[in-house]
Amino acid sequence: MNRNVQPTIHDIARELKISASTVSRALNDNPRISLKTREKIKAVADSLGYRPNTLASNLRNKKSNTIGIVVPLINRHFFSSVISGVEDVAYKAGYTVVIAQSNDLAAKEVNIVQSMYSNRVDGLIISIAMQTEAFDHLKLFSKKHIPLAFFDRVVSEIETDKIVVDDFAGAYKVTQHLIDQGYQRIGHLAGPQNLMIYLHRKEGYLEALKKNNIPFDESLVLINTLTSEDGVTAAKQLMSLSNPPDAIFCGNDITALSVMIYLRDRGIRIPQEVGIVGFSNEPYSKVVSPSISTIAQPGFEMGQKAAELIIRKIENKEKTYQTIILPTELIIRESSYRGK
Amino acid sequence: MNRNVQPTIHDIARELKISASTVSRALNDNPRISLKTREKIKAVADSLGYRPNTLASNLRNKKSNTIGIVVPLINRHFFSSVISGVEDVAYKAGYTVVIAQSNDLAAKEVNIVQSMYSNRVDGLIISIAMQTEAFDHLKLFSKKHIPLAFFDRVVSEIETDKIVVDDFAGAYKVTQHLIDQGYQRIGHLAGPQNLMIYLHRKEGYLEALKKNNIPFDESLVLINTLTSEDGVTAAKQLMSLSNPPDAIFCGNDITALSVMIYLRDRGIRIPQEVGIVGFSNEPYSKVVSPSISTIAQPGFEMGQKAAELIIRKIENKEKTYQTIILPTELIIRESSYRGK
DNA sequence: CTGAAAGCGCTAACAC
DNA sequence: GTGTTAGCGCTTTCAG
Repeated sequence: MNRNVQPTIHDIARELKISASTVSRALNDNPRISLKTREKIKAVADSLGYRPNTLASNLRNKKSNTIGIVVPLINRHFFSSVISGVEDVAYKAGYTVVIAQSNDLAAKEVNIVQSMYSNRVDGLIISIAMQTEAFDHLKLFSKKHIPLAFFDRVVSEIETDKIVVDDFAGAYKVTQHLIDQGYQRIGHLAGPQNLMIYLHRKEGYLEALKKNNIPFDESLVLINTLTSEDGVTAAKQLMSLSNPPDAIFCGNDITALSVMIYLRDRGIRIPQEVGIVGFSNEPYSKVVSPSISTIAQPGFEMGQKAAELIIRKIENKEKTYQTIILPTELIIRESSYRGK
Repeated sequence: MNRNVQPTIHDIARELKISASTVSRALNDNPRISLKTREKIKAVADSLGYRPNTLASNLRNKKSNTIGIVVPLINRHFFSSVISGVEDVAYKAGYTVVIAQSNDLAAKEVNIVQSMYSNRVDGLIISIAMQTEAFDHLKLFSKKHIPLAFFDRVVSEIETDKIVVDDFAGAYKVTQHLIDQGYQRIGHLAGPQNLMIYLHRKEGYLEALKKNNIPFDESLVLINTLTSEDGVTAAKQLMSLSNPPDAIFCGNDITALSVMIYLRDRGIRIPQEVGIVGFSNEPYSKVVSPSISTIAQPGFEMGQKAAELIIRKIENKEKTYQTIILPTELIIRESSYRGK
């Protein structure tokens, strides 16, 4: 009844009265084994329902054929797109993808990364958690020369492959667009400034103001964690200023949406009275009313690039690190278009 | 320079002039080792930067501590929610989650599943691809007594754990709601009928019609693969009938959205002239205008339940299979509410 | 072209 | 409480 004992190469060998090494070679299509025996062996393997034990082969080869990917939240369009891109490339190259989410918790991230290390992933692709501020768990990988790639939320003090979008340019484009549309007092909801992406977005915003000779008003820039609730709180605060903004550049689409709904519910007309732009191009930004202008980030492509880079490193086809900056695209929709 | 040689228990043993088995035991907190030596060993392990090689331990223990999950598309809110739920429970129980997407391709699904088998996952959670019609790759798991759980798109001919929502009841609720709102000719966009979920949705729809003595008109039911494009094609076809429907129950939110946009662009008022309901409660259905009525499926909970069931099986705490039917919730929004 | 033997890193039965 | 030994299933050097 014990059908869950899985046949090994030895079972095949015994069946054919040959050695296990011959079986192993045959199964791996080693040309040193005659075609005839190869076929015979494969036939027996099939008939026994043999499936190679990757675990054993990995141990022996000191290679797991596995790539780890860690994201803050799987369940977010941008990140699941990246995962999808990684999976696409990795699968075609014969790698298994192990995913985990940090829930944006530094402690969980450390745990996950260590467990991936223990599982001997051949490479790790990661977008760090919001509050991660110590990087020993990641330095472990670079120290041991296990390929490591960052995407989106990168760590500047670790030298390795990085895939990011041009947040600075994206934010600049957003701000310039708002100015072109005639908005005068442009607010900004920024994310945690220890994360480069949010820092760069703020800098792009500031630079655009400067280039257009618009004085910077500190009270118009709010820094928070960019949740839906943060959006509402921020909107409240901004609109209660004695001199409220006439446009808000939100650090992501989540807050753009909650800000918009908050304003809409208070009878403030968008884009006539207040213009809104988000960041990330979440699927819903296109279909809400008014539709939200935003910056499109090529998530799937980022995942593909990250996987390509890391596989090249794993397979030793590449030594030098690179930072790939993918372009963003400003998508102008109703929430910021006044017809100019 | 060779810093990427990773220390093993033997290195620790040599350092302390003790045996590897003692080290192994100490690291696993075996009470047979005195607390003092345990601590000494752990200290040395730390100082050497030792990290256990899970691969080796897995091979030895014939257990990978890994759960595989296969979904049609990672990048879809419902599925990424389920993954998130699986990950949540699995992580807490000390399991690693390996994910893969079939892209709704039967061939890729077979590949993935076999590779997961080769990787000796301890259990597999899967929602099958749309066109999967042969199930040998899955029977392999049940034959070998490797825990297998289906969610959402289940295979009825394989007896194992299943987690589904009550599609029949959900569809019934939708249809009854439309009838209550005064709609008379209710159309239905159905998915492939080899998938139980779509079959049940259609049956729920038919049952509600019957209960309300509404004659079934075959021309109002269209079967396709429920993509965005399918929605448009179907809407075109339905509205060009000599006697077009005044409400459409769409098999998912994707088609509900594309149908709605198609009708809206043609000046057909929703919900006044035509009512629309979707299925799944994708995030955008709430924020689009008009907002789309739909059925909420508890994706995260399904993932949790699936993980719990499979872990109980893996750890032999449970022998019998069960089918868990989670309730759905009808969410009435603008697209089908005429104030009745 | 094929076989024998060693070993990847860890665990556990068995000894003392 | 600790050591010895064998072995998980596979690959690969070396020998012939």
